[in-house]
Amino acid sequence: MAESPITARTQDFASWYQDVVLQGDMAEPAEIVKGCMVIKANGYAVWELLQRELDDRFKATGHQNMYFPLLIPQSFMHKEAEHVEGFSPELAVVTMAGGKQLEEPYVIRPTSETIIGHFFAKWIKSWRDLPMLVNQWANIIRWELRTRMFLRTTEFLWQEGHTAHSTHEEAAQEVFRMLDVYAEVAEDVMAMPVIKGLKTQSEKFAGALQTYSIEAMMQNGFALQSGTSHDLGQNFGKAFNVQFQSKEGQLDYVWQTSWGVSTRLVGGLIMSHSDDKGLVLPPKVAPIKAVLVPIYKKKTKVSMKVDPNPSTVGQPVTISGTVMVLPDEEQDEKARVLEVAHRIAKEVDAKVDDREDITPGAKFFHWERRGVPVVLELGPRDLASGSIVLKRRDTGVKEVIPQSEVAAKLPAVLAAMQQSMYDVGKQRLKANTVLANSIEEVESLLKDVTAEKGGGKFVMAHLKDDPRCDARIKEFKATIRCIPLVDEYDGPGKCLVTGEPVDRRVVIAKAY
RNA sequence: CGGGGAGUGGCUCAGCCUGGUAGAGCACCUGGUUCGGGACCAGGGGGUCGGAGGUUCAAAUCCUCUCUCCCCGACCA
Repeated sequence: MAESPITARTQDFASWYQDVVLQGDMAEPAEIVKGCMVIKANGYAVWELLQRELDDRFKATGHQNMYFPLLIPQSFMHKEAEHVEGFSPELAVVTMAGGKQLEEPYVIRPTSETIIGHFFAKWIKSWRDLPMLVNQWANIIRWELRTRMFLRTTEFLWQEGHTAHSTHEEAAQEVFRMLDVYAEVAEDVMAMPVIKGLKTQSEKFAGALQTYSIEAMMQNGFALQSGTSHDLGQNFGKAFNVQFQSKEGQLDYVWQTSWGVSTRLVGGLIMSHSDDKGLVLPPKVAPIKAVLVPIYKKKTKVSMKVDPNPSTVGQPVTISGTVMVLPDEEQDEKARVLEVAHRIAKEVDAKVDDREDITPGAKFFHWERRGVPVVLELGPRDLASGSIVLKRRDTGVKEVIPQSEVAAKLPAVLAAMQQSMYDVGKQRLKANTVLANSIEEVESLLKDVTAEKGGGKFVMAHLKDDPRCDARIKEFKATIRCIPLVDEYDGPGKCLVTGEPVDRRVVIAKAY
């Protein structure tokens, strides 16, 4: 038995995550480019599936895709006071191009509110131009000091929606509508339960009135902000002079929103579901739903290549000048296994792993590490009995079923797996959410929690949306993740820091 | 930006202390035997030891400088 290439979660969660990403062929550090990664085929395929799920929903809610420049005039970043303050430390700036110092440097977009504000100002004149519902799929750069593959890299891929509306009410509706889209994709597609909530004023997006987020819980109890939706108010409208004339003929600034999810979702997916054997993907975002591993003796490799004609089996033939007798039974076995394998694979849309240079055992490990939801095994014994072996990635349970039932069974297994993975996540979230009724209690629940050791909790406590509260929680290296939109607990209480009345408990956790 | 670790065939690393013919395992190529959970045997190819400078008859090894990556903290999707 070869040693597992994957560190156990209990041993070191951070190493486990790295190992899963690498062994699952999801991504690898770019090594020559600081803080960046190469998203490999398996990882990118997952991202593409997520993109499609999201994009379909954006389109269904009336948005159109556009693309804006990567480079933004530096002065644009300065037009909104909070925005520049929030993003300045993370900016990469282009100061030279064409062999010359630029008159005005460009920043590489860390987000596109400013440049889109500029174009909105140009395009929007009348209430008839509203709402303007735009999305862009893009890469962005934020110069982070600390990077982790998918969870935080210097360059990452994302989607940013930008909308302009004639009223605040309508903009607010948009903010919630897209937050709901994110929650739906997280829960229904990624099988990753989330909590929808409002960010505190300290934690909100730089330049927004309000920021809402979906927060997921990773297997080590850390929170992962997995999507954000911002009510920008008229801040950028004013900064970029995006004005429209209302039906009544009056000039007013537009009300804007922006919302985004990134390749971080892939990291969340990995940290939510994977195990010590490697990646586990929920069927809906698995690039390959099922792989069929045929098992047979391949003694007849040469004869098959040279002469697949069944009439020569058992008869002497000449290969490269040598007279050989092809062993008929074995050739039959391989040919029959492959024939049935391909027939079934076609029926159920599975990939046949017919590589001849590695053994079946190696194939099982290969696909297991890459998170394929179902592996089917078909060997001589199955041929004899008309059966096939079906193994589920999440539970590891093997089942022998009649070949005639696999076409009906596989979709059911995939659906069950999707649901069960969500349930497991929901259960974990519940089990690791605890109430705290004093600041000391919050501290004791969180102080020893680290990303490597795990044991993180979502601590529910009464706190006010006040910088003093955020600061107090930061002393424990945790943050107020959000003020949940839905109060599942005991309603109003007294803020543990300020003593002032608040209407519900907030989520406190350590986070990525 | 602080703390730690690491740069040696494609990968993981040994060798360095005590300078003297660059090694192992995995991967790769050839041939054969295997094949229901990481196969085995035999043969073979592949490295200016991160870079620059220095010490020395001689440097992967000693000295100086430098670059990069990874991990951990503070900043953040």
